[in-house]
Amino acid sequence: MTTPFQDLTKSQINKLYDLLGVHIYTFNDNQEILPTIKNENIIGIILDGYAQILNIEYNGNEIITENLYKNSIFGSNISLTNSENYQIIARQETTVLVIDYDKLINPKNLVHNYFNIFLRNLFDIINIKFKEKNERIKILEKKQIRDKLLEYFEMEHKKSRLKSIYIPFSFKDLADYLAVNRSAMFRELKHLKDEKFIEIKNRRITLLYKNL
Amino acid sequence: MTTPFQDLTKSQINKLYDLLGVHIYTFNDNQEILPTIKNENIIGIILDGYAQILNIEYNGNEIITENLYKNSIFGSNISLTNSENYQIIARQETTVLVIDYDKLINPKNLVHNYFNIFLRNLFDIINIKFKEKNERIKILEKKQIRDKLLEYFEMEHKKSRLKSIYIPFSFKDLADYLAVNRSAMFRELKHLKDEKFIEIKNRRITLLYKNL
DNA sequence: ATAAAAAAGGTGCAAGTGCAACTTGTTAAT
DNA sequence: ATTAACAAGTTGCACTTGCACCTTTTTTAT
Repeated sequence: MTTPFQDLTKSQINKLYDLLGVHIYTFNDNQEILPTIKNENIIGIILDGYAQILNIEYNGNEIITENLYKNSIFGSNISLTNSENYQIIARQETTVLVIDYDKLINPKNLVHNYFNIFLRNLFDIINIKFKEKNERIKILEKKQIRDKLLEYFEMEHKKSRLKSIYIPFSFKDLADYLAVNRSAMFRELKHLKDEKFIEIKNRRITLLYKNL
Repeated sequence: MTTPFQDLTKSQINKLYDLLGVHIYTFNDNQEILPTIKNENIIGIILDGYAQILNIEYNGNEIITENLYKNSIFGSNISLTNSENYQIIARQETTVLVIDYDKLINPKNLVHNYFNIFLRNLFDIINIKFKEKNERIKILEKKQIRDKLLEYFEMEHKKSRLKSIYIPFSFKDLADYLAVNRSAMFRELKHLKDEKFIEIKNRRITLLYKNL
């Protein structure tokens, strides 16, 4: 798992900070990170702490778009779109490093080895995020809750090669991830259970149709 | 709009080809590109032509995941997930450049300026793709067809600042993009029309609730 | 230890959607 | 010019889902 400053020495990181003119901010629990930082085109890196990207709908509803842990990157070109109302909120005391995106793609900076290492790290991190987004899309494209669940199970199964999968968050969060109503999802899980497709024990789901 | 070889001279591109040990393949119309190229971890760039990424479902259904035009990039870490059955099919005579992903993130290559320019270009391209994926997710997260449509309109409106938006593909493709049933989408468009929210003329939709 | 809050689990019902099966209109092919 | 193929547009119906509103269980805070 690549991290932003992997393969860089302390002194290289300092040089990088100078080159990119980075800013480091610290936020308290529940404090707003963005759009406090007003820059249009930035990349942020969570140096420490935990934050969330929230989408604010026209009716005031807030949707958790992404969880930002240590070493996560975010920004106007990465996790956000031009056209949305969003908020990034610290969920602990959180330290954030902010970089101007234009400096990141500035050819002049490409002469510095430490810059290039950093760029390569970010490239790799974004690729991983990209993969995650594609997985989610593949699930959301399914029209029925049953198909979304089965697609999710299938993906997790292919990752672990186990016929038993562990849900790393609450069922409420799973419903949000699948973008379905929570109780409708429960109903469908019950159906799958009744039809002997799956077994559920707490957050562990065993796929009975897999024989490994 | 960044392209993969932007800011590189012909001779630099040749050096890059040598460094990365690239392979160039040409495919005929309707010929399979991937998984013909068997490598696990590659990045492909469409040098010329047009291709599509198709997802193959367990029931044999094929979903168009992405359109690949000239200068599009794709690959196991970019447009595809580990866990899916996919096919990439040329829709014209198509020339593809294939790079080993491991070479792309190999620190040794970072000493070459032309390599770094290339990496920066790819970084920028992926960021743009990432944004597109996030937009799509934001739409797919909406539970109702009406909300998906309105979200789509809103996004297109914010991009163009016009109260009239032009759908750049067929209504059938729009339904696929929103991941809803085509006729159910038509029904909802009719409702929006009847309620004087929108006007539809061919592929042009005018948002009557916007006053600009 | 107790209270409060959150998550899990469930159900009836109305509304929304997918699907099939049309018709009509448009585009492409011979 | 005529046919064939495809996109647009429509409708009835069955099924799924969201929603509101419960109860029970688990977790968290005091």
